[in-house]
Amino acid sequence: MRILVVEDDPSISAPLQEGLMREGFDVEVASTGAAALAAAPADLVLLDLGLPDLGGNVVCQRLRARSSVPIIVVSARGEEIDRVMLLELGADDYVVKPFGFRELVARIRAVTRRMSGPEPTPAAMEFVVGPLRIDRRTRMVVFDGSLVDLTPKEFDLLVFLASDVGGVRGRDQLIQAVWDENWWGSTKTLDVHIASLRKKLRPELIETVRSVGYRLVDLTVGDA
Amino acid sequence: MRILVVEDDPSISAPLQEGLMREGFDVEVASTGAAALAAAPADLVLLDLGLPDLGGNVVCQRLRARSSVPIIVVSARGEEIDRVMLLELGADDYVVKPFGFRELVARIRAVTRRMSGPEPTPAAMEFVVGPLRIDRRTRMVVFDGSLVDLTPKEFDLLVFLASDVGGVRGRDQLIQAVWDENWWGSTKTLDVHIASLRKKLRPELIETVRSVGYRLVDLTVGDA
DNA sequence: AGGCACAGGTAAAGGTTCGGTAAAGGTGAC
DNA sequence: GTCACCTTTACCGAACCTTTACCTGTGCCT
Repeated sequence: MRILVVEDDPSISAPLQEGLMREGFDVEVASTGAAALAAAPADLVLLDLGLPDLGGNVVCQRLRARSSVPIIVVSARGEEIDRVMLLELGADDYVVKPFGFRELVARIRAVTRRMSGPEPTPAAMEFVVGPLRIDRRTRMVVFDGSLVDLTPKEFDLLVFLASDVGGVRGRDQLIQAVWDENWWGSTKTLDVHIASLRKKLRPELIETVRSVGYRLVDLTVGDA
Repeated sequence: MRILVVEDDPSISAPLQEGLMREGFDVEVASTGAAALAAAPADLVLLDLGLPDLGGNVVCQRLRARSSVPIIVVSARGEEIDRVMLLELGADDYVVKPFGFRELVARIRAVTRRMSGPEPTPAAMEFVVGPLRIDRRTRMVVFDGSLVDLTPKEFDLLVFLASDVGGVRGRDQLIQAVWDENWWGSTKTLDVHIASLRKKLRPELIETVRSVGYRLVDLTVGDA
């Protein structure tokens, strides 16, 4: 998820960038309207209306003219913005400076959710691998016909493994997928969680690929 | 437009049938509860609560359990009926014997209009999940046959949970759905409301999914 | 063969985080 | 003012995660 932050004041854009990155976004900063228009396409644009070169509203309209990226407009207190103006600009939402960071993140998520269509079931929600059924919607796992109670980490791990049955997922890959991106704990932790998964399901289900990672085995045929 | 008249007294059902047919309805008569439940599906049911075999209320609930036909309940003078009872039964309207024929027809038309017409929201106005019935129009909730008094926040929460039974709703998601989008209070508030919902309904109804959110459980089957 | 280093398995022991709950304070409606 | 509702706070217990320590198995080197 790439966010383009268009903001000329570094004292705002710098912490913003850092914070958003910590939230898991990929962030690029443009400090002028021209730079913004020249930047690589993003998944969402955060646009300050008060820019040094082009007016923010012009940038907004040009961006909108060539793509349908969600745009959140940032305005200084006092600059009035109403729903009509938002529409004219083609923006999707706005925040007023100074804004709380949590508010901003929530709006970003709200907008992107609104964009990506009606929520609940995109169908790739359920994996079935032999006697194993994983439902991402309900976060429930059934193995051999009985419900298995997994902790969050276990569940996430399993889902990631199940997303490529038979394929090997590297240890680093697993850690990146399940843990916070900048988590530097002992790599042992992974083993422990794999162990408890094996215990709760069946040891053979998760195969170790030495010095690489793990693989989820398809035990469809009852060859035990 | 087929109407099923459930009435054991022929001196009432006969003229009723004739009159309704003259009004352009297709009418079928059932004189017992069992017959009513066995009858072909209708577009509207006119149900006398005083039946020889099953109690009218049982018939009503069973009908409702398997379809969303509009139901108009007929009660003898003296049997008290109020809006709460209507809801508990799952009925849409009622008339008291002896009723004027013109009044009855008017109510039939009113109910069917309400059902099919461009009333506020098309479907999902009412959720039924096992012993739980949620009516968004009246904002009333019936659980196990009795009316439950919920505060606004509790109701909204429940509705959002009920909109995806079995699915997990994230804490953020719940907060966004129920609270104003720029409300940034302690996330604890959510727990408190969940707690009071659990207390008013049944603790098992709302399940915690640790570090993710909550889930509304379908306790249709009495599997203890 | 024996020794060694490395990768992973496993159990148990902290430590932390998360959610439950009661109670108190705040706020708006009537 | 009173009442219902919402929000916050504080504290608790349990679930969960992480680390530690020790062990096994494998492959490589001498």
